[in-house]
Amino acid sequence: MDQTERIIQALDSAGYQATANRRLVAGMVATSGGHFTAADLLERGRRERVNIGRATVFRALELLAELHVIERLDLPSGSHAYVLCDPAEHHHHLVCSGCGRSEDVADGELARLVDEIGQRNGYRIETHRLELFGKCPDCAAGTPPNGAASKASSSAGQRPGGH
Amino acid sequence: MDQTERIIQALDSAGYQATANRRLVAGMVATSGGHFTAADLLERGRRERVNIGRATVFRALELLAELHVIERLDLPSGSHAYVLCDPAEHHHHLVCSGCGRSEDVADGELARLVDEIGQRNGYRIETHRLELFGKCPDCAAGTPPNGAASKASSSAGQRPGGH
DNA sequence: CACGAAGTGAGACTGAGTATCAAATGGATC
DNA sequence: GATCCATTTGATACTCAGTCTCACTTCGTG
Ligand SMILES: [Zn+2]
Ligand SMILES: [Zn+2]
Ligand SMILES: [Zn+2]
Ligand SMILES: [Zn+2]
Repeated sequence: MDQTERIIQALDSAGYQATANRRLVAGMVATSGGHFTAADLLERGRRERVNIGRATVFRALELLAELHVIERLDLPSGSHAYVLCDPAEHHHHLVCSGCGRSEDVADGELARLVDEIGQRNGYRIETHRLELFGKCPDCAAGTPPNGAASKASSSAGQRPGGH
Repeated sequence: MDQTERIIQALDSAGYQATANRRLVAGMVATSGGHFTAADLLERGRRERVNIGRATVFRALELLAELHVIERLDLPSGSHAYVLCDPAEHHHHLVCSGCGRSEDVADGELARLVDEIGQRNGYRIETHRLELFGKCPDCAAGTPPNGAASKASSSAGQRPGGH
C-alpha cells in the first residue's frame, strides 16, 4: 500500500490530478507483484467489478511510464508488459519467465561496456536496454509462488528465446 | 546478393524449400541495409509490383527468425523490426536511431556480467537481450545515408527513450 | 455557484498478426 | 510426362492491442 502512495505522490508532484481512476490503477500496479499488460489490468478491473474505461487504463499506463514509475518491458513473446520500478535511477530488469516476478538490476559495469561499444563503432549512443529472463529461486525449485493472483494471468505465456 | 545466397542456403540446409517467394523475401532482407518491419517488406513488395501475399511475408520472416538468419528487434517506439544477422553465434545489435542501420555487437564481457547478476539474485538465467540505440557516424555528422532506399520508410519513426 | 481546464467513457477506427481452407506448386517415383 | 502426396501459398475473415474522437463529467479555483 505504501507503494501505491508513492505512485500517487509521483503523479501529484508532476502536476497531474490523482483522480479515483488513477488511484485505482496505481493500486493495481503496486499489488501486481510482477509484470502486467494493459489487458491484465483491464481484466482485473472487470473481475473486481470496477468501472474503468479501456482508454483510461491505457492513458494511465502511458502517464506512469512517462513519470518513470513503471517501465515497459518487451517480453520474449513479443508482447508489451510493464513493471513497477524505482524512478530514481537508470536500471534494468531481471524477469522470471515462470511467474513474472521482476527484480531491478543496477546498471553497474554495463555503462562502461556500452560506452566502449559505442566508441568502437563510432556511434553516439543514446539509449540502451538490457533485459534478463530466467527462473526465480522459487520457480527454479518448482515452487512457483501461487500465492499472488495476477501472475497466472495471460501475460505469463512465455517463449524463452534461444540463446 | 551474396548475402541473399547465404539466406537461401540456410533455408535449404534446414530442409525448407527455397521457393520463389522465399527467395524474394531473402533478397529484400539482404538489401534492406538496416532494420525493417513486416509492413516495410509488404510495402516494398507492392511498390515493386511483386505479387506476394501478406501471410506469406509474415511466415517467411518467422521462418528466417527461427533459423537465426534474422533477429527480432524491439524498437523504442514499441514496434517489432528485424535485422539481418550472422546466425553463427550469440550477439547483440547496435541500431542507428537516425537511419535504421544496424551493427552486430559481440557479447564479450556481457556474458560474465549477466552471470553475476543471475548469481546475485539467485535466478537461473535463460536468455538476455541487449539493444543499443544511437546515431551512426553518418547520422551524427548530419549526413544520413540517403542513398539506400528502404530506410526512410515507416519504421524510421523513433522515440528515443530517456536514459 | 460559475467557469475553464483536466480527465473520462463509449464506441469507432487502425494496423499487426493469426487462422482457415481451398488452390497451386514442388519433388519424388514410375 | 503422369501420378501422388507433402509443402507452400493467397484471399479472406478474424482477433486483439492501441489510438482517436467527442460529448460528458469532474476538478480546482475564484
Ligand atoms: Zn518465478
Ligand atoms: Zn543501463
Ligand atoms: Zn544512421
Ligand atoms: Zn548476450
